[in-house]
Order: sequence, then structure tokens, then C-alpha cells
Amino acid sequence: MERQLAKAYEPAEVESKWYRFWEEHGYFRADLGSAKPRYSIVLPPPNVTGSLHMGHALNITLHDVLVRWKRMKGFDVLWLPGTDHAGIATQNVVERRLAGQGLHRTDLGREKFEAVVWDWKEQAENNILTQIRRLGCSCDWSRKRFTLDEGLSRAVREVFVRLYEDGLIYRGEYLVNWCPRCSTAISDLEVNYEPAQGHLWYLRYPVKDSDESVVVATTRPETMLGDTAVAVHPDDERYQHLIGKTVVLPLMNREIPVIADAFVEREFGTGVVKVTPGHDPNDFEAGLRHSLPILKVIGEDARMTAHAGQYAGLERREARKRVVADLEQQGLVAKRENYSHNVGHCQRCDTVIEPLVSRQWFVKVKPLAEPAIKAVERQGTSFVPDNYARVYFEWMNNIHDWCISRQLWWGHRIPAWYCNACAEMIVARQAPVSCPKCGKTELRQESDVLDTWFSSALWPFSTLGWPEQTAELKTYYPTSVLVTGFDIIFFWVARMMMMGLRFMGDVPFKTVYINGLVRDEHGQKMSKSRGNIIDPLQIIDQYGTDAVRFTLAVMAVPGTDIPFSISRMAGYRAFCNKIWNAGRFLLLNLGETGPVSVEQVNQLWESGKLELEHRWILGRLQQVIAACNENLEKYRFHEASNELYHFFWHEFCDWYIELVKPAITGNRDEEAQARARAVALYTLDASLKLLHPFIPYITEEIWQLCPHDGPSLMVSAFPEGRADWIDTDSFREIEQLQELITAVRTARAENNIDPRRRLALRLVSSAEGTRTIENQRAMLLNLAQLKDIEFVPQLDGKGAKTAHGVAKLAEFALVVEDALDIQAEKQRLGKQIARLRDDIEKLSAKLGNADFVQRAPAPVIENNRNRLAEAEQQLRVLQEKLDELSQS
RNA sequence: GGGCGGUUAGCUCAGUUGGCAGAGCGUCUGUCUUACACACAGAAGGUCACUGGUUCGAGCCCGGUACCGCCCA
Repeated sequence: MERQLAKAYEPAEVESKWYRFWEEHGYFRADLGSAKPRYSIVLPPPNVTGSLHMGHALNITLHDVLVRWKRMKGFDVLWLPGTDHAGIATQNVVERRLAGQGLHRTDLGREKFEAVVWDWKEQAENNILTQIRRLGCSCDWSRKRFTLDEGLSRAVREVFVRLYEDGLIYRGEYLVNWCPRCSTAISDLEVNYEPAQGHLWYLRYPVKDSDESVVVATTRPETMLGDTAVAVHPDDERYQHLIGKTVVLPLMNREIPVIADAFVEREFGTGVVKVTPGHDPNDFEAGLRHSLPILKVIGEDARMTAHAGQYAGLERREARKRVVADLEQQGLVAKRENYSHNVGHCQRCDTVIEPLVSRQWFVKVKPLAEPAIKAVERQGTSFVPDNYARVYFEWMNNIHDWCISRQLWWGHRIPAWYCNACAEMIVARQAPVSCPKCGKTELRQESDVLDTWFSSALWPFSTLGWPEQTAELKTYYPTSVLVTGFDIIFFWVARMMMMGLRFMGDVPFKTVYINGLVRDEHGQKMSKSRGNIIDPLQIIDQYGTDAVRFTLAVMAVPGTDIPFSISRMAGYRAFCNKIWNAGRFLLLNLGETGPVSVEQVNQLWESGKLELEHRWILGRLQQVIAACNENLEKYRFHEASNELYHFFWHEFCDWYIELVKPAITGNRDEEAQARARAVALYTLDASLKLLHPFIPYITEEIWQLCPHDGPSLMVSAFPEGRADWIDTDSFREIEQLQELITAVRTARAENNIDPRRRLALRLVSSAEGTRTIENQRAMLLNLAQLKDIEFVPQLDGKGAKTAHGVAKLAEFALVVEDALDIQAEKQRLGKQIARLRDDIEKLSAKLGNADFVQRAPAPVIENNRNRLAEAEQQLRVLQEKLDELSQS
């Protein structure tokens, strides 16, 4: 049975070995034909833009914890992985690479460019999938999907056509957010607003046939070229006389009306605003209300258009300078103020967005949003933590139509065709061969592609085969939980809810767990500019996958960001090493012990022969099992993992193994040895199972080395807690013994006694305490490094060669002989006495309060009384000793 | 402007029915004791942001203030 095992755990080879083993044995695969209850998750598909970061590592780890746990709990688990084509983001990455070679996508043309992106996609996806594997993830690779797969593309076309036929998709000229760098429209969500220091210009517009003029305030004077009205608030008394009049737009000499509309903020500027329907969303709406002409003075290239007259061709910033200069020259700039305002930037390339009117495709979202709101209200889907439901409602209740067309080359091409002959538009699932109106066959497909999130929104069902009514769909939809970041609640979660309800008639997931952001150890966001990015692969190489996973899990408090610290992770690597060595110790000392079943342990339990320490550890194990299940059920990853950490290290290793060492390694009592070996192995085995979802590799490795039943830990049954193995008396006794042992150790340490030196101990204890100690005499001798224990009626302390201490179980005098440092001992006692006096004062005050005694529950009062009596007794003992020392 | 979260040990953070303030790392002391120095034994370290209230009792519940962060407009 003896094996050579390394002194320290070495993750590298262990990890690749077991990952291959699990995958080859098909343990990751879902089983459609299974009779087990189902548990399904779709992985939020990472973008094929590059490689995974710590946020992915966290997200993926939490997935795998849930999935491995449920699998071991007896569920048929589907965890479906995949990647997202990430239209604009990926196109940008590839364009930047091309730019490095001095090329623009237009140099290649659409087809060649797409081929280049596909090459990139293969490479990036490969990289990402390898990274997911390195993290130990047990996803079903046989069901891997990509958003541009044929099947998923078919789902996209189907959804598009159905929504179009239902009147929920329309095409038209509307104001959109335009990114001049990416040359595409983007949705409202893809615009980031950043505060900018700018100016507020007050421009004077002369009123026609009058000496009067109005002053309008604007942050974008160049847009005045496209003004088609000025507006005042209808209730603004200052400007009643202007309503209905006409002003003359300077520089352009265009006559435009003064309109009254409640959208005007009276407090802004002068209370008169210019209206530019072509380049401002509020003005656009106002323009519709008042049937104003829409002028597009800035084009898709961010240069002024022909509508800008003499300014045509100027870049928008240059145009601003010129417009202001010309107005100034004409004395039409009333004033200029410094002004801080928010400017929209492209989320992907940070270019300043130009709102402009453009022909685009839109989804009418209100009818989709309503059922999605109701579903969360009715708890068909719930958020964890639940306050994120408010974020969701807030957005859904104020939702705007969704611009879904993008002027990109990488993505799902919109399934619409135009007849070259009669300009008829055909929306269809398959490319039509001829025009249904004129019969001509010269058709061209819409060149726009769809917003990436349009296909992502279908992910929970498109990946399962929709629109085919597959067995997978029936079995695994709706999925059990979605684990994702708060930043894509609007982008993705909300849209999946809408699409899932529309096309599947049911929510896409029962629960949405929102994981936090991974920050650096000082709580700073990780970013290239800060230079504080941690690469998950690099630290996996250095510390092992298990350490990285455990660190992420133990810090994953729902709704809270994670300050990821390398030093803390080193601590959890040490934990892995601890597990390794505990396993190693047992392995080397198990003799002929074979796998231990629950039934065997139960027989031992019922035989009444189990020693105190065994009853204690088995009972604690049951509590830990229950807590682990309960916490995971509530997505409290941090509590589940932390409790396991504490149990394994500070109870199982620090105490239990030390307690059973003599029995396990000794040869005096074979039956006791067999009992100890059985319980120790059983507890180790159960602990490995509990820990497996968090740290799959090391647990599998140790489990396989130890006597075990079954082919793999990952497909073994998760422990079931059993209440009949909880013996609370054993908890109390062990706690009391621990307290006594610790007190003796403290007395030794504070007297600077050589740890190897065995000392004699004199004890004063109650009859019950004496019994407990007598029963565990060997334990005490062993763990407190004693050579003898003697019960005495009282601690007379004569000769002052003893260090005194107190515990619940007994008062003691440690015979330290010449090692006693009287000054140090006096100091030590003085400190303890002061602490006790403090306690006594507080407790007496509490118990002296009539209200407390009258109103507090009896157990609380009882508890306080006991503590007071104990403290008083301990104080007496220590005070006596201190007095003696002071006299001598 | 509206909303959400935070303020607890030197650092980073837990603390869910209100009842003895915890963890990891760091610090100090001692030990290479045959599973583990990625370890063991011990120690120090707290006005739970401030303020008022509810309660016998508040880190926790309620009101207010200050500061920090995030989201939406």
C-alpha cells in the first residue's frame, strides 16, 4: 500500500491527466435519455476577439461549481459551451491587424475580408476553448456552438422573418447613433457617455421683420447649420410673444419658425433652444411633432454635407471653429461659457458618436418587453441578488426601439432582398429566386448585418436546435440558471427574456445569478492603462487551477466585486497543499483498509464503540454537508467554500488527524485502529467529494490514490447529510478539551518553554470534568506535551514553580519548575485578570438590569449567568496565584 | 436629477431570522516535533463612518448626515 508521493502537490501533470480522463470517459456529456432530473446551463459565449480574462475565469468557475455539484447530486447535467462572433468587436480587431499591414477592409472586398475574419475566429476560438479546458470546466463539448453556425443562423433568419411578419420589425429613416470610425449605426446601449469640458455658446438669431433677436444656447454650434426651428416652453412667460414668429438662421439665411414645445427646459441657457432634428434625438422627436424639415448637415464620414452650404466638406470639429468664427465676426455670439457636459462615445472604439438620420432596421420592443417584465414580476425568473430585478425593471419600463442593423461585414446578413427592377423588398427565410411582384430575377441582398445581440438573444434556444422542435429543446429548455455579469443585463439578459418568451413561450432561465467584477487587490478595476491586469493562464501555470478556482469561489459574495489578490491565492494554494498532505498521511497509514461505505460507518456508529473524536468529526461532517448544500442552493459560493476550508484545515487536519494519530499509527489496539482508519478515510473521502466542485483536480487525484469505490470522483455521489450522526454532547466535550489544551499551550508558549519538553499538569475539576479528562487522558498528554496529569483538590501553587491557567473544564497548574519567569508570569496573569474583570463588569451590569432579566429569553439569561459565574471563578483562581507570586 | 451598493483589524473583505465581532494576507514570538516550513504552536491588533431612534439588548432594524463607487437620464 505504501506509495511514493511528492511532499508538495504539483498541479501541472495532474491537471492534464484528469481532464483527459474525464473527457475521454464522456463524463461531461449530457444524456438525453436519462431518467434523472435535469439541470441545464448555457455558457455566456465569450467573444472571439481574443483571450479570456479574470472575469471569464470567475464566471466559468462558478458555472463549473454548480454543474459539478448538481451532477454529483444525481442530475443529468447539460452545460452547453460556445462562442460569440461579436460583430463589431471582432471586425475592429481584424481591421486593426489589417491596418498594421497598411490595409483597409475595402482593399480586400467583403468576401475576402470575411474569410480573413473566419481565420481569426478559428484561432481565437481555439485559444478560448483551450483556456476553458485549463480551468477544468466540465462542459459538454459535443454540443459546442458558435453564433454564426448554420443552425444558429437559421434561427436568426426565422426570428427575423417572424418578427417582420408580425409587424415588430420595421425599416425606416430615423435618428441613430452613428460611429464615424466604425462606419455603422449602433444601439443606444453601445454609446458610453463621458463627461467633457466644453463650452456653451450663446448664439443670436434675428427675429424676422423686427429689431429683436433671440439667443439660443448650444454645446454644438456647428449643428446650427441644420436648424429648422427654435423652440420655447409653451408656459414660459418671457417668450409668449415669440411663439409663431419667424427667425432668420444666420450664415444660412434660412427662415425658421419659433415653436412651443414642453420638451424645452426653461432653466437651460436662455430658455430658447435651437432645434436640429437631423442631429439630436430630442430635436428629432420635436421635429416629428411639429412636422419640421430634417436636414442632415453632417454625414457618415463626420464631414459637413452639401446641406451645410459653404461649410460642406469640412470635418465636424473644423466646421465648429469656422461657424463660431463667422458668427463672431457678425456679432452673433452673445457669450461663451465653460461648460461640462456628457459626450457620447462609441463603446468599441471610443470615437465621438454623431447622431444622424439614417435608414435602418428596428425592432419594436414594447410588445416584447411587456411579457418579459411580467415574467420577472411573477418570479418566473428571479435575480440573485434580487435587487438586480430593479435594474431590469427600470430599463424595461423605459425601453426604446432597438436599432438592429449594422453597416458591418462580419455578422448575420439581414434576410431581405431588393428587386433591381422594381425596387420591391422581400423578407424571406431563404434567398428568393425571383421578385414576387415583377418576376425579375435580379435581386440583391441587404448589405447590412444584424446587431450581435440579436443572435445572442436566441442563444438559450437556438443552441438547442430551434426552430426544429428537438428533444434537446423539450428536455433542457428553460435552462436552470444564467450566470453572468451585471454589465450585460440590458444587452443580453433582457433580450433573451424577450426572445425566449416570444418564441418558446417560456422564460429562458429560472434564475439569473449576477457575478461581480474581478478587480485588483486594492479594488481597482483591471485595465491595460493601469497595468494591473492578471492573466488567468499565467497564474494557473504558477499556482495551479485549483488554487485559482478556490480563490475566486471563496471571494464570490453575491452582488460584490472581487478584489483578487495573489497573496491570498497563495494562501489557497497552501490549502491545496494541505489537502494533499492530509491525503498523503492517511494513504501512508491506512494499512489494509479498503473503501469505507456509509453502511460500515453506520454500523460502527450504532455499535456504540466509536470514540469521542470519531463521533465528533462525523457529526461535524454532517453539519458541513448540510451547510454546503444549503449555501450552494442559494448561490452563496463564498460561504460554502469557506466552511469547507475551515472544516478541512482547522478541524479535520489540526485536531482530528492529531487526535487519531496514535490510534492509526500505533499497534496496541487493532480494533481501535481499524475504527480510526475507517472513520478517517470516510471523512477524507466525503471531504474530497464536498470539495470537488471547487477544486476538481487535486480532489480527483487524491481520491484515485486512496481506496475508493467507482471510476471517478466527478461521477460519484455527493454526500448526503444524516441527522442521526450528530452527537451534540461530543461537540461540547471536544470544544472543552480543545479549550483546555489551548490554554495549557498558551501557558507554555508565554513562559517560553521548549515545545519538546514534557511537563506535569495539576488539575482542579468538577466530577464531570474529571471524568471527561480521565477518559481523554491520552489526548491531553499527547496534544499538550505533558508527562503526567494529576488531579488535586486545590492549586496551592507552593514554591511558585507553576504557571496557572483556567478553562471551562478545569483550572490547572503547569509545573514548569525552573523555567518559570516570575515577572512574565505576573504580567500574563495581570492581563488575563484585567480581561476577566472587564467581562464581569459588563455581565453584571446586564444581569443587574431588571428589564433584561424580565424580558430576555430564558436561555440568553442563563447563558449570561453561566458566563458570569465562570468568569468570577476564573478570576478568583488567577488572582490567588498572582497574589502568591507578588508575595514571594 | 433618479436609482443601487459601500464605509467592520495594518491591507482586502465575510458577518441572512438582533443575543460572547470573524477570515485570508501582513505583523510579533517560538519550533524543520516522521503528512505538510505552501507547515505547526502561540500572541498582538476593533469607538463596526457619524448621528438620532426602536429594543431588555443593534455591526445587523428604522430616520438623518458625510464620504466613496456604480447604473440610468
